[in-house]
Amino acid sequence: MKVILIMAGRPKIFDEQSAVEKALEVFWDQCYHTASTEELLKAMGIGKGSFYLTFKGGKQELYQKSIRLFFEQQYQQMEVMLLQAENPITALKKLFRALARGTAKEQQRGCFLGNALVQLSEKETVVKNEVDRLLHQLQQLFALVVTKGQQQGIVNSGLDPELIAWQLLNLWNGIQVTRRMQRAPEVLQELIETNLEMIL
Amino acid sequence: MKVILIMAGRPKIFDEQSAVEKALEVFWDQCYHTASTEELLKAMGIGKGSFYLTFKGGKQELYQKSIRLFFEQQYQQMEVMLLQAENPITALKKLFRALARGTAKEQQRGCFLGNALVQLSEKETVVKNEVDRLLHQLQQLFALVVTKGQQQGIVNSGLDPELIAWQLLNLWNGIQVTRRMQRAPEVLQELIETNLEMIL
DNA sequence: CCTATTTTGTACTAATCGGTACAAAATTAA
DNA sequence: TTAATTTTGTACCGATTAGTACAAAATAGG
Repeated sequence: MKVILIMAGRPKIFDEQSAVEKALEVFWDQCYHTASTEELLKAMGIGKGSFYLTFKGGKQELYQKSIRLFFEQQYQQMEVMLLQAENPITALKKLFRALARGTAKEQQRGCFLGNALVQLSEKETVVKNEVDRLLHQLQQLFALVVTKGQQQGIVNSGLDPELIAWQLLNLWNGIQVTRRMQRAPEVLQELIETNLEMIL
Repeated sequence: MKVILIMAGRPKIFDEQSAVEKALEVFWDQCYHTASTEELLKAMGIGKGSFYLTFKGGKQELYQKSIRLFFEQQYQQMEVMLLQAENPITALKKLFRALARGTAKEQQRGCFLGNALVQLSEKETVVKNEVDRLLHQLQQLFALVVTKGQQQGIVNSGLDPELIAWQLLNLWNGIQVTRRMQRAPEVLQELIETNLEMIL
């Protein structure tokens, strides 16, 4: 059943989700504090009137929504990739190996969620707590994948899946920082490879 | 030979280094962009006149100097601790284990150098490059310690010391992010312990 | 065409930003 | 005491910040 809502009033010139997607890019390239509303509005292609009507919470609401959108999209994609693969461990390794092959820009902007954890101050504790929750959800996904892998007998390590998942998340967080150091990509590759070898 | 410099003029009411130390705390609790000059000056206990006379480069110069000071002090301390220990590997492990036992505040503020890598934007590329260099120096210290350990036959892993050092630096960077997630300290402890076991 | 409703664009605001100008204060040397 | 020198504190600056107020515009329904 499709619901069509017809309302009087001047029509919106923008779609909320795609506006958030545009803002997300700005927040990611810069960070929450340095991204000015002016830049955000320009990227979204809307004026202040429209913005504050839609996002009554202002910049912070926009940021929170960009975080949620990012996670929904990214997590869903990962979940499909990891859980539908015939070999979940190979898929997991592929995910980490990709971290060494990003463009210079990608290397510099790191992980959107990890950034929030490091860049937000006490004023944004609410958002920070949500990011914490989301990253924990990612850790749980890793744990599930490892459990599946162990059941299939394709995991070398016999450690607790929960612990292995924390190691993976920590490896993830570390690489997102370390790869900001401009080094030959081989260093990063070797680093990731030996870590995966040890952990899984 | 002690050199005493006598100069005419109103005497300074503050010591530059201790002023930088105070500013460093503010930069660490907040971050470069959110720490306002007003707060910094208040923490340093000096006025604008004195500040801009001493730090002609303004806020950025102060930040850069706080980074250098931090590294000098921290690195020197680490170097002594690691290279003068009878068992350098044990000393190294001690360093990492301490990361799980910090106060809530320490957990939240992470590593001053790692923060810079994640928090600075393109405008501060110069500072970022210096931070990169300093962290690389830390990696080199780790490599030296590992080499010593291997010569003493107290390192399980036979991997290249350079690579092991990168793994240690990456573990360091990861923990500084992961520990911002509010979790039971046992998770962090276990994470660190098994990682050290695997790497060294 | 008229009214109700919603969105849009712009003008505006109060606060804060990093930084400068400069006179007064505090010292040394003559 | 006076001159030279340096530091200090304060008043001020233009720019930028996030956010508000509000009239004009654009729609639907009657």
